[in-house]
Amino acid sequence: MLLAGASVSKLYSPLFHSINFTSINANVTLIKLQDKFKKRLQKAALELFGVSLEQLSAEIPPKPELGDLAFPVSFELAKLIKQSTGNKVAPRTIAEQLKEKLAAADEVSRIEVAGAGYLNIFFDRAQLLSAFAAVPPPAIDDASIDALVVRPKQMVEHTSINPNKAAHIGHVRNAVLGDTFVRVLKTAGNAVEVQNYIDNTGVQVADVVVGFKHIEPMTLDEIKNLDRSLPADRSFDYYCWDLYTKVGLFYRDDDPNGQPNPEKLKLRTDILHALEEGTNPTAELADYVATRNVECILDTMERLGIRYDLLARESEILHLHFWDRAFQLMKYEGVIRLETEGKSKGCWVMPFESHTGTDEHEADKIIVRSNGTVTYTGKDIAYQLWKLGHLGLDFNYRPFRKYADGHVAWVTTAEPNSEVLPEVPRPDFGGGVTVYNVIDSRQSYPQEIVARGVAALLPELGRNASVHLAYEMVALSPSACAELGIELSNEDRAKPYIEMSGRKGLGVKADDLIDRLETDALREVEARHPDLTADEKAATASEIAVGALRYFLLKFTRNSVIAFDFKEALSFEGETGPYCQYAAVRANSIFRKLDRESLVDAERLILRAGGDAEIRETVAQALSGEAGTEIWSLVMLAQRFDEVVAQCAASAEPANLAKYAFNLARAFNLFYHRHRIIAEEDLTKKAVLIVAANIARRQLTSALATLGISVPERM
RNA sequence: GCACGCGUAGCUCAGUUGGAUAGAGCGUUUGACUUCGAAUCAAAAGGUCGCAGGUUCGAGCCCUGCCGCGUGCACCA
Repeated sequence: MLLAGASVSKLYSPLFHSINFTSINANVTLIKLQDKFKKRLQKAALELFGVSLEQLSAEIPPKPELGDLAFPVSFELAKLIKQSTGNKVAPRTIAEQLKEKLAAADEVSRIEVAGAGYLNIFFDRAQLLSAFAAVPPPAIDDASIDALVVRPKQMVEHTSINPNKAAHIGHVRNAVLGDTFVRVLKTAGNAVEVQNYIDNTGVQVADVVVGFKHIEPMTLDEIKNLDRSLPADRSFDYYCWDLYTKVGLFYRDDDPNGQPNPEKLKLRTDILHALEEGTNPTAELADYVATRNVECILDTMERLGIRYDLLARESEILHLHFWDRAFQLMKYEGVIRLETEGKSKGCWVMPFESHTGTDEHEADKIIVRSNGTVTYTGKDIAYQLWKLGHLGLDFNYRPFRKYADGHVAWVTTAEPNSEVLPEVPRPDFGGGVTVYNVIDSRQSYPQEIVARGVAALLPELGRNASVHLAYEMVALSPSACAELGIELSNEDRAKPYIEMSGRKGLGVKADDLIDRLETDALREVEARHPDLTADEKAATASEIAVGALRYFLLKFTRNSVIAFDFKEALSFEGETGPYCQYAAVRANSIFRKLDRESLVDAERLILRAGGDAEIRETVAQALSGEAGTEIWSLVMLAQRFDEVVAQCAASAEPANLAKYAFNLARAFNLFYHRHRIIAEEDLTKKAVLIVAANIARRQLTSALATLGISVPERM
């Protein structure tokens, strides 16, 4: 439901897409135009000054009166000319010469030299509006595109929550960031595989098993009965959340500040060994607990429109001997070495020369312990090798969950031939050309080791095949702690924010927050639209809640710590998701009320402006002056969507897109206030307004869809 | 100690890879609903871009040194 193509194409009336009224290429985009001018400038620079420009930056002028596109190229050229000839030439003079040399393109009305030497380009507004109006909406259809070409696969791992408790907002930041990046990559035309790593045999699951076996204590059947008896709003993951906190206290003999009791810690170690071993009653119990938590977490994520292609489990990495293979490869390639003396005697280590060793901190990273067991980093290298398609082993797979639209999330299994969903063919998993791991920045160091280890094994792929998509944590603001009834120590009170802790049960659970958002949204919807049915109200409230939460988590750049505050997160006003949705809803309401004849007339008129000089002149008139410039700048901003997506994909920073969507919504709201579209009597101006509004809502809807935010019918 | 990140308006944050007069939201003050929907819009006030040097036509952005804050640096995962 959140894929851009489906919702956009329904909204946008495809009246004349098959007819070309325009004299210029209907597929014109701002990116293409920009490239065209870069090439011309490079050619001109070579002809005039004998200078070849490698990199040429274009920019959007600060004000629309200064043009639509600017090149500060003359400053750079002045320097280069001085270097090669020794002559000092004023940037303005250079700009004037370049201007003369640039043959005006069809899409351009004029070129000006401004300031100290900027080359400012003014587009032919009527011509381009006509071209933009003719551009069909991007039809993103995974199936049809996949059938046509085999594209290199981008791989994104995100969420990866330890399956021993409910998700909190820190986990949601990871999932929303990852999911949005996946949407960005897809919108940019990439094939993407989404993985969620399930550490079902780790310490955290072992801890909850300790709780079930030694605190409760319960058998597997009793746990199943308990699970069935739990209410929907206090489900199994919530129960485990509380139990996990109890286990932490249990280890310390119920004294939060006490030392762990070694005998009780041994219970954990024993269970951990049983889990790694597999095929025993404890492992079976743990599997139930982990699987149920995964199901609950997937339910939570689906409320936010987040889905997966594959759940890769640690149990299979162990049982299918991924590590053994990786170990062989690393020894063979000499990436690790066996230490024969010193502190790490008997361990296999990876040399890490950038860190100089001190007494306290070892320079080299231990991959295999002296007792022969592998560290987490070692297992991660094996998994990363598989992701890149270079391990030489594969998982077995079975379907885990079938979503309402038929999409299937698969899970790894040790059992061969487990595929029991013949109507859904299994995709080929793994073999990504680039692997993005969405993991918080506290794990930068181990992630660096994994990436280097893999790069050392696979020099042909290199360091850039593994990308750590790092982000800062979500912490609790002091006021959020107060609202949650958390008592703070004096030490914590002095801090600007408090780190969340699953172990201490310190955090805002994702479902609780979504519930609150939905309740607040529902109250507003009921006040504004009492005529809607209960189902419609609930669905709208849900869309608003998702918009608010996703936008809140995306508006911050990745390396900014979010000090979570209820007031900000629950806001529907200002720079928020609902603000953006509201702008799109208003835009849609115009087209709902607009009679079809007006729409058809408007599109026909604007499309004909491309070829008919007389019509073009009247359209140009409507787009001139202060009011016209304001309309035009809305169109220009809307048309930058592709460029923003491309930049977002390259920088792996979804916050750019969030800011863009907000700015576009803001520009539209301004436009909306300034112009009465339906009541406009000047038919040319009305046509311009209709087409501009249509372009703006089309692009805003696409931008929001890429953020995973849908546009309600009403709100 | 070492590595990485951060420091921009009262608060929370952007800043298009070095470009034109540093921008948003919240909060404060003031104004706008008989209208395609006010979850909106307009206006005002608010800045030594942590400090000091340097690089150049140009620095919030790059370099060096300080100051302050955060996070890592396990034979844990």
